[in-house]
Amino acid sequence: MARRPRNNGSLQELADRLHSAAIHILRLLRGQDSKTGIGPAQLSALSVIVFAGPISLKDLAGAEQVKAPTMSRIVDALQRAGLVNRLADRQDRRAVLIRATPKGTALLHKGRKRRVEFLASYLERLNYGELKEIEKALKAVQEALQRSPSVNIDRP
Amino acid sequence: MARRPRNNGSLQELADRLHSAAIHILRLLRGQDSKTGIGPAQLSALSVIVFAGPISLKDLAGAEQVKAPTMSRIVDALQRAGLVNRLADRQDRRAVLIRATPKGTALLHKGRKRRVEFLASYLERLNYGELKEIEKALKAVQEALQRSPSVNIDRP
DNA sequence: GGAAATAATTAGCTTAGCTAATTATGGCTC
DNA sequence: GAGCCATAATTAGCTAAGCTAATTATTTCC
Repeated sequence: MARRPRNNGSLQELADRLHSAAIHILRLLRGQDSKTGIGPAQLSALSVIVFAGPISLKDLAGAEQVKAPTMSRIVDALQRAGLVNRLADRQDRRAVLIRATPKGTALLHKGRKRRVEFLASYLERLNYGELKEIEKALKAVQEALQRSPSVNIDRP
Repeated sequence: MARRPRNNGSLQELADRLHSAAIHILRLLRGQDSKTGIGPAQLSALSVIVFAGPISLKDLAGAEQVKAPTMSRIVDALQRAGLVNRLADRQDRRAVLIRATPKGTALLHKGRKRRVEFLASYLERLNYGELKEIEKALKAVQEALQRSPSVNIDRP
């Protein structure tokens, strides 16, 4: 562990600025999501389902930090829209697995592409050195956040 | 504008990773907000009100990317909780200004401090060089996002 | 001065958060 | 093996928060 000349005030200031940047980025990208035709909660849940593969309702609720009844409802809506299916879990008949349909998967990938392209259009104005710095910083941030690698899924 | 050896695919990949990092950070910090006692939409609106000072309902709705009736309701709830006041706007009698109470301001600052301290606790595991890289990258990101400096307020 | 535009609010609907209650299944102890 | 407790999902009821439509009051423009 390297020596750290930064005092706690500066570390907090850096945390503050990182926090602000994250908010700013996501606020910027939020506008792109209306084109998916589903709301934030459904899109977020769909993202987990697509990236994690079939997942129990319980685990999905946990990943989204909501209770099971809430997630049951969100899944209802996704199912009605033809974006996910509910499957019986052979290992545990109390459980149900939620799986994305091809339609759901396509919708999610399209939405994500839209966000990424939009953000890239902002990053384009930076030079090579700046982009390189962002790349390095992202590695550091990823490392810092790796306290619990159990759920490593990003969502919109 | 410096020469840029990065092709569009790599720029998109960087955007994708920046996007993911932003999501990851905010998802991490979200858990701290329940201690404020108000929900995400109210906390976000309160943050704008506190940092921007008294603001019209219309502008607040715009800043939060919701319609006026929605924001009217959110402000109703904040007012009931004693966190904001509605004032007549002397310049335009159609308008109403929303101002944070001392109680609202205190709640917001406490919540923000909680988030920042939590994030700082993760950043603590990084060394000086890594922190410096994050600092530089944040400058670059800030520059990239500065297309519309009109609303430069960060919210939870 | 009058018509059109604008700001805020209310009503009605849907989505999404919670807790409480219920039903079926799984695990553990005797 | 039986019974009890824990667990997973769903439903019901409530509140919060998103939208559109409608209304009222004020401002702006011709």
